[in-house]
Amino acid sequence: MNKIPVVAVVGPTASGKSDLAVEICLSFNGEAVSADSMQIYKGLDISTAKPTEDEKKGVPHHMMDFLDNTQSFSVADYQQMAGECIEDISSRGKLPVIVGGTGLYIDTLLNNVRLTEDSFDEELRAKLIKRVEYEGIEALLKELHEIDPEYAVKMHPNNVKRIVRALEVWYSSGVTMTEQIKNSHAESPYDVLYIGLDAKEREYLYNRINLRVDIMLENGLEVEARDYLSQPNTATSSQAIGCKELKPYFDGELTLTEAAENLKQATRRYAKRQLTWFRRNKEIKWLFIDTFPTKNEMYEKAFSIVEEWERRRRDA
RNA sequence: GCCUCUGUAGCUCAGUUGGUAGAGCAGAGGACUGAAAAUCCUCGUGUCGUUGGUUCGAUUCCGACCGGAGGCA
Repeated sequence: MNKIPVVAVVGPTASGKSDLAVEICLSFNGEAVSADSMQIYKGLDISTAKPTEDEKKGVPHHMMDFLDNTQSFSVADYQQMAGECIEDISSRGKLPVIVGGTGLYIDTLLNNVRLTEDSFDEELRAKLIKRVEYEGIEALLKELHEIDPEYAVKMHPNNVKRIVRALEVWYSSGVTMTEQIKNSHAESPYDVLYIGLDAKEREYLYNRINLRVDIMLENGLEVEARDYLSQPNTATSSQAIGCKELKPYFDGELTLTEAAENLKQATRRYAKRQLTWFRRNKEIKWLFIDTFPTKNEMYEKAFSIVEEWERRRRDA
């Protein structure tokens, strides 16, 4: 079976992924497929740092800016839709370039993780969360020990989300989490070149993050956040970094400066978690953005990596 | 100039009745299989301002000096 060639540009927030992806698309006849759990939503343009039309330079961007705030979304939806995107792009003779920082989405898509069907039940999940309130998490953890001891021993009692999810999987599909993970490994239909962006000095990345938050504020983040918070949004998008950090300022509990500091910190911590996620993928070819004198030299290096990869594919 | 208080981890501060010290925050590392920008776990050695003295032993007591805050002139 001929695998579909795919380039994936990964890394922490504010590392310059979007720009690099656009440049790769321009040089290698590609189209961008976003792998970002928040950029899929309409609105939130500033807080999620969506590339502007100018920045896209005419390159088509998929999986971005199409979902309403009130709608939930999950990895499974992403895997399904993005998979179709890749197929479509590839069938038109173009190179799919995945770009984003949501590690779970990227791994699930590109490793072709097989998720158990019908293991998702929002109502059941809500009930389980209620039970946590009344019975305490210990009761649910004990229950999980009886159902799936192998998974349960790995659960810390504070890990409510995962304990609830493991029970949800079992009661909705009859499959334990351990079995689900065991059954999830399938051959990937993609041949992936991973390019990762990071900074040699963490401080350098953090400075970029801080600066970007300041720029977001100048560009009207406040208005966007106020507008977003005034709408009903019970879904995934309410988790986005940006609006929730400014809320205490709108409520008069913090000054704008204090809220902005919190927003910067939340973003820095998020970047750190992203790095933890990506670091375990040993296939990633890392580029350190603070070791290149100019952006163009970094792009050139990335291009040479892509060329080398294409050459090896052709020879194989 | 004099008096009082103060100097301990990157920051804010505890503490040691003399046996070289610990919290919060910041930060770092890790996990992650249908909420993932979410969620969860782990991690605290630092010339105890400098320098003399007392002492078996001083970050702790005493003196001087240096820095900071306040008060009186």
